[in-house]
Amino acid sequence: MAATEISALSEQFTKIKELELMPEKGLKEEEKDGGCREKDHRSPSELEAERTSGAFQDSVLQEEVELVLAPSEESEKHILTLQTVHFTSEAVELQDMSLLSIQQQEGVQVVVQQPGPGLLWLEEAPRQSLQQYVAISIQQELYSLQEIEVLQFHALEENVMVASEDSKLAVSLAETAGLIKLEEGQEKNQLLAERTKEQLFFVETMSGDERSDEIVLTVSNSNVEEQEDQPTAGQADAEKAKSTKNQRKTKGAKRTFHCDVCMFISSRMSSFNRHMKTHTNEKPHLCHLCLKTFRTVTLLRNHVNTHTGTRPYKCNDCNMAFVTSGELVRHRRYKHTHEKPFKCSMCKYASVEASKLKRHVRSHTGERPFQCCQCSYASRDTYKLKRHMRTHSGEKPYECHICHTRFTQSGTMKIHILQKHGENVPKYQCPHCATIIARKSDLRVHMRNLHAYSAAELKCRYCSAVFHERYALIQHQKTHKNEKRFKCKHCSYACKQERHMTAHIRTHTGEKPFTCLFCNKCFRQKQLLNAHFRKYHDANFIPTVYKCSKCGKGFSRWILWVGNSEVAELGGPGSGSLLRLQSGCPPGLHHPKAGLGPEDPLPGELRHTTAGTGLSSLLQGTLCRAA
DNA sequence: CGCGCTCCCGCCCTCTGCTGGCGTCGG
DNA sequence: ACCGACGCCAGCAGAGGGCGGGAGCGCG
Repeated sequence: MAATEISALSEQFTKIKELELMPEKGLKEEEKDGGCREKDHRSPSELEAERTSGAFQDSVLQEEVELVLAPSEESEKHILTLQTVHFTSEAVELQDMSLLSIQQQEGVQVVVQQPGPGLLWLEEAPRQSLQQYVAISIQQELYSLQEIEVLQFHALEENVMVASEDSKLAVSLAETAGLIKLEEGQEKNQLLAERTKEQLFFVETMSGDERSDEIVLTVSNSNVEEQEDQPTAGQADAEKAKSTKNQRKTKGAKRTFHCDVCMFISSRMSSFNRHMKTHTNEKPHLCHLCLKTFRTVTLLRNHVNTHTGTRPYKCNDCNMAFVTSGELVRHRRYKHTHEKPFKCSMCKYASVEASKLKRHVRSHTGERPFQCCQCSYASRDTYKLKRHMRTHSGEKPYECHICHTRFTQSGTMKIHILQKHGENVPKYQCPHCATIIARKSDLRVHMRNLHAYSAAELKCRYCSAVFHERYALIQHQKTHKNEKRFKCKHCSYACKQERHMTAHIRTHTGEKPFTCLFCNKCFRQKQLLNAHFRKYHDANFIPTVYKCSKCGKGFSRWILWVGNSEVAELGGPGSGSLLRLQSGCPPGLHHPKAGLGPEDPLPGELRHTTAGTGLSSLLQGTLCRAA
């Protein structure tokens, strides 16, 4: 990234220009990228920074914002913005100097946390002298120098990504050291670190290596390089005084290899070289079965195993087998050891995999990163979004193998098969009443509707009783059901319905409120008036005649025995449409439990009774058995 | 170089629970 | 005939388990 871009900026200098809160998008990119790789963020125009104070400031012309120094994943949301600067002619004495200034906006604390130090790429101007400078200007009130550590200088060969071990030199800046001079004799490089009272220090290179035209400056407050032979910025003054001496020891120290593209650091050249290949698209190993290419032979072999079904890693506790050892380990954690290393800090949840914890945490944060493109729904994971999209497409991928009904979700189909086609279908008994419900969720609805406590008083519609549970109220009100609650004040008559009592009272009072408009005859009930009107005053009235299928005579009323359902249909003037024959019916006539005699009707038979008879006479009337 | 391990993303599954339409029943 | 209650049922979303597989790195 930076290497190629920066190299295109000849005669420019790079400046750490500003710190800002990292934009949300930038954060996501960082997260997506693992948060451990620096990105070439183009800074927005509003990032115009304050200029460095001091002598340099006036002599430098700012050019353009070039880089954002993304901090490590664990760091705060700050970005160091690099900006290329040009020196004016006034800065003659500073010619060929690369200027770095680190500033920060007011109120924003600079945090460049470990483990990942920031990397600054500096391109030097065409070298006109042997001395190269890097100046770092720090305003003390903004950024404590103890928090800044110049960790390493890499003098890189042009366009070579891999740093030469020999060109690397570690530098540590001691707090009180006014001038730190670091040497590495073999390379004829000399680094000079100076810190002024204005928190300004220089790192001067006196390189004789003409190939070195790039400098990587690593800035960090961390002690990433804290190795046994390297001093750190936080060490005491006495130790700082020895810093030069300690640095000299780096000649024989354990050396590390820093990737110039990302934050990768390795102590082994081989690992470093292998890592650098990850920054290329080189994938030389081809799968001859699917033509997919891979970076390493191991990856190819694992991939080919997925084609061949070769699973060398077998579980000792079950018959599962896997392509890689990692899959076996994970399987064992899930199925056998139940080891869950990833624990949620907000609840007791723990998971086998980090990704599961990450997904779980979204249930705490409410984050829904997966937005539906057709509605406002957003999901916490990809699968839910995919499942949701079926509501737009109408797709029903699950089909019942018995009745071929289709379903959107497998669980719905499973319940369907269980409830509709299954044997020994489980039922759920309500713990508070005799209700049995097929589904647990419906039982929950039942409980909520009928058995939940009601703060409001539930009053009986027939009496003064009060309840706080609907079920209790309903049960209580049923006790009023067969009760002849309406009692006549004049006789022993009692009935269930008020309108019946109203009509009965008229037998005592003689009241006949329904008068025929044609003959002034009065009736106690409206239906009697209606029957009178139809019979004597309606010319279009044709009385229905029901013929008995056995004797052939016509009758105005009939009854149909419909079988063992205890229901008979009653037709004719003044009759109801349905007559429910229950325990009150005369024995031996209709009620099936009483048994059928020779004169009893058969199911489905049409019988007649005398026209004009009431219900009781109908039930007691003579019936003809149909053929 | 290969092995072992970790990390990460993706996919699919199950279990769970809520919702609303529908049919039936009873008042 | 009407209406409210309620169980049945499919639709749908939340949460989590389990596995497939690519990628990268430490280390022998």
